[in-house]
Amino acid sequence: MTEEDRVSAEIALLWGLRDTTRRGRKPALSVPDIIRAAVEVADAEGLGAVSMARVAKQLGNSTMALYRHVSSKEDLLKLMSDAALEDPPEMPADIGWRDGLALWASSVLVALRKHPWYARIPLAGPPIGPQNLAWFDCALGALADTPLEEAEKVGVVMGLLTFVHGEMRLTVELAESFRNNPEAFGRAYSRALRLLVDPRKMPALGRVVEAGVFDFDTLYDEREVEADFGFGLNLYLDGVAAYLARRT
Amino acid sequence: MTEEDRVSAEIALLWGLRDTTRRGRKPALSVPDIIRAAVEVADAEGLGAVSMARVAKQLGNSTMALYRHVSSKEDLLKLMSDAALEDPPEMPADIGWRDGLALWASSVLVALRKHPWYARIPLAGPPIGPQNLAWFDCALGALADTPLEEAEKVGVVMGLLTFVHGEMRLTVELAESFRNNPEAFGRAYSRALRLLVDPRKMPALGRVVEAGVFDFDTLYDEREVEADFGFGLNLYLDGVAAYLARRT
DNA sequence: GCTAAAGAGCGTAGCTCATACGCAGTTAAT
DNA sequence: ATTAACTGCGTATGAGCTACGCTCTTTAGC
Repeated sequence: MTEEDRVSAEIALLWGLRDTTRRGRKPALSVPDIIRAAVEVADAEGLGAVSMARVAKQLGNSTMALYRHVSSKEDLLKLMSDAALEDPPEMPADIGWRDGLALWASSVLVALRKHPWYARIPLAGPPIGPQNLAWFDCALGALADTPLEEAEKVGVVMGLLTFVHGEMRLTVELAESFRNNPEAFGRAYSRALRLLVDPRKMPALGRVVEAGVFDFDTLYDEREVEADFGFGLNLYLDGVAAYLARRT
Repeated sequence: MTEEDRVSAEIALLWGLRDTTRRGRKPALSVPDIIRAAVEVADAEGLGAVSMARVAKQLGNSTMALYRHVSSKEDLLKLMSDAALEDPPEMPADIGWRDGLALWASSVLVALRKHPWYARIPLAGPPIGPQNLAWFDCALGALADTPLEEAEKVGVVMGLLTFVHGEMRLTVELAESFRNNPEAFGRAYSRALRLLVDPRKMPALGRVVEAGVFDFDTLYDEREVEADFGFGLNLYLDGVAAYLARRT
């Protein structure tokens, strides 16, 4: 607990480093309880359902009681965001950088499937929460056996992180809009494109439409989305491989 | 206007295809006016300041008048989202796929600098607005001279889009949190990491911290962020190059 | 033991927001 | 002239965040 003075209150909260004096009423609520309740609500009813009142109800407490432990809703979201990541995957000892990074990326998406609201919580700064750092370490670990400088490893992981964040956004938001409005992904989509895309103004897109690339009963297919992700991810990893080859 | 029946009301709104009867009071407000006002507010005061009341005030009208033209705030956000993209870059005729895609990606970020709130508006489906399609066409056009199938071009562009969306998220959200709380990006960050990262539990991250990778006065630097983006982007484009080479 | 400081739970109330509903005024088709 | 269609907007409802302050509990310090 001596460490608490040395880091900001926010970080102390993330790491559970509150220095507890013995005075005062025994707390009936704890920060981990609150986080757990908020995560339950978000999992069951979506991030939109997470209100201070709803989380308090989940705990059987009053709304305002939460504010003794969390300074604002924004603060609670930060805590949820770190908790949502759960634990990074175990890396097999001899997996190699490429399979390691691929495993890492797909593990992020697996974690996301349990807590899709993770992708909607705004980033609040560089990674500092315990789970965030554990995942960061895990990705860096995959590059441990490469001859890259430490800063280069960070660069490679940041690029992967960027890619994965983009994938999270597309996955989560398209999945949600598919649930709300599946017609937008069906035949009506390619029909609309054929009507709206003027091949003189948008020749390249016109050719794609004409070639029937969008002529499916639904463009949104869990498997399809994952395959597309794998395609893009492999292109990135090919790039990393080329960089490594150039570097040695 | 005959096309209006063939596409959904939402799409008609995006493309300005409302069929106007001549009856009734002359509208004092138009959808483009409303979008323009909303964009002004978002540019000046952030997306958080965009409320129906605030946009109406910008136009000198009452709040509820807006609802004659847009069906909900969500609807207005969709319209803003398409408008924010403005026009895609002019592609020099002989630019080549690689420089073309790089130009495209950096143009997205230039557009984003004018309207950073773009990255916060949830995706509402596959691209269908006029500006969205124009940008889509532009990226596909960069691949026109490659021997790829149309579907493969879409895959490459989707991968790039994923990467760029990730970059948008990181750029915008980190920039915002830097404004709110610059200390989180300064020396305090590496100090916190040195305290919190146990090298036994997180060996790879421990080495990175130890190597001083985070020892800068500020980790958030416009130039630095852009350089990192360029690094990741180049890795992806190297991957595309390898794919093309394999393919021919 | 007594006292008071520190801490915890929570009721009230104020503020901002989205938006349903309905009225009143306006214009053009008939 | 009549009326259907359409616009602007005032009112009101309900949800949400959270400042403030009261009350009760626990224990440190004497």
